[in-house]
Amino acid sequence: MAKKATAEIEKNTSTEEKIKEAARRVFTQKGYAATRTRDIAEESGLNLALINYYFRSKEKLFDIIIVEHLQLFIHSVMEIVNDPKTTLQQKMEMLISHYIDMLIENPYIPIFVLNEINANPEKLIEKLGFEKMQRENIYIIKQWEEMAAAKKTPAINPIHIVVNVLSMTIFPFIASPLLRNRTGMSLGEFNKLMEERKKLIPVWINAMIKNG
Amino acid sequence: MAKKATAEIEKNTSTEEKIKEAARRVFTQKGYAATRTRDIAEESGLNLALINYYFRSKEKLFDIIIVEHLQLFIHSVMEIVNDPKTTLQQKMEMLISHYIDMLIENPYIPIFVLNEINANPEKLIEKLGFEKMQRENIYIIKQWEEMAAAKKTPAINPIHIVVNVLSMTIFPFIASPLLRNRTGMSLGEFNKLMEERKKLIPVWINAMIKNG
DNA sequence: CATGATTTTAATCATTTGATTAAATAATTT
DNA sequence: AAATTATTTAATCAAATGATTAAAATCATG
Repeated sequence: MAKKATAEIEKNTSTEEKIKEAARRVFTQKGYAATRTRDIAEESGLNLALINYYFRSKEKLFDIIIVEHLQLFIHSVMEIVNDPKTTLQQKMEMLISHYIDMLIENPYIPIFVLNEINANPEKLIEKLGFEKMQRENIYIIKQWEEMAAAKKTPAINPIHIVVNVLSMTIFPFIASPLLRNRTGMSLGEFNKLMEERKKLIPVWINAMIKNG
Repeated sequence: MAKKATAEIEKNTSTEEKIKEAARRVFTQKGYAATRTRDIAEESGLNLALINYYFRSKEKLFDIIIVEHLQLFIHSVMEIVNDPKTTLQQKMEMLISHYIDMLIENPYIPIFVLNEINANPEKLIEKLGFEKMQRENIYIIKQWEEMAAAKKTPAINPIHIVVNVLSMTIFPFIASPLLRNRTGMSLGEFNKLMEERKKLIPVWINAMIKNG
């Protein structure tokens, strides 16, 4: 099945990769259930049977796409979070900025992921390999605990802070179609607004911690 | 088609209503595309053909469900927003509290609505009857403009504030399955956390406005 | 370039799924 | 109670859809 004869010089131009790219687009935009294998064939401009030739089934293709795409992102987030050279404040700033960059590039990802998790919680969470994120291995948690020991952490339940950072960073992208429809904003204006938030969200979070 | 012969004493016990309730549960949990008419039949314990007998088609049933459910909610929100007797601050507090109450009751609604809007932006937005929310008719906008005239509004683009309120209120429910899985929180603990946020979010928003 | 392996295509299969139908049952009216 | 109307059921249809197959086309290798 799809053995590469010579060296894999063909990178993203191979049939296999074309299918994956088309699948990524269609799956993330329409969700697993609403996606027809024929949609993917059409989107890639390739023959329907090739999907099953290269990836056994719709579900197997889905698994590969979603896991590849997300683990890449998770990995890059973990790098930020586990960097011993940065402070908590810097980590938060980098994470928000990194998230927003990624979301401007891939605005469908959050609604897609959260929707699929919602439809089938156990399955996708397991596939995403979150188990790898062990508490012990996450530097940011050590930092937080050190601050807690030094009584420098705020009175709020830290889970609220994490939720607020993620909410304010991710939610606008989920609500983007509705928001843009209501305000008449263009995609460009929306993205500009999101760029603004890279600086604003950390300021807001700090204001919360001080003032809340 | 489903004419009630005598007075409509049968309220939510009628076959029609049973189907609607089952459909509401299945549609909101799995989304339109992933829902089979047979799922609704099974969930309601009724014969498959009854769905088409009472509601012509899966799509017609969906339209009725979603529009009914959401317009009810939108209407109650508009009541808060258009109350001339409350200040902006009070409106925000009431809105957040009202939203969280609704979301604890119907946690699937946001992911469902946003997902369906994402899959088919024009269609659902139109069905929701958002056109009714004319700028001129919304009292809260007048209040905001009065404050702006009196230079009492903050320097931040007000859209950021609206986005932040909605983000911090709604997003936790969207991310609930993931969040609960990661933290090991029970549903009860999660809901308690959300109750806390009724008071916290307004405080945070005020801190942002002052300090941001 | 001839042979064998790999990839692609068109046609088709089997199942699922939304919808329909005709007959059976229940309710209402006369 | 007979007749009429409304509701429910089981069976079935037609289209959609995931998957397969056999043959054709392409490519690699001796």
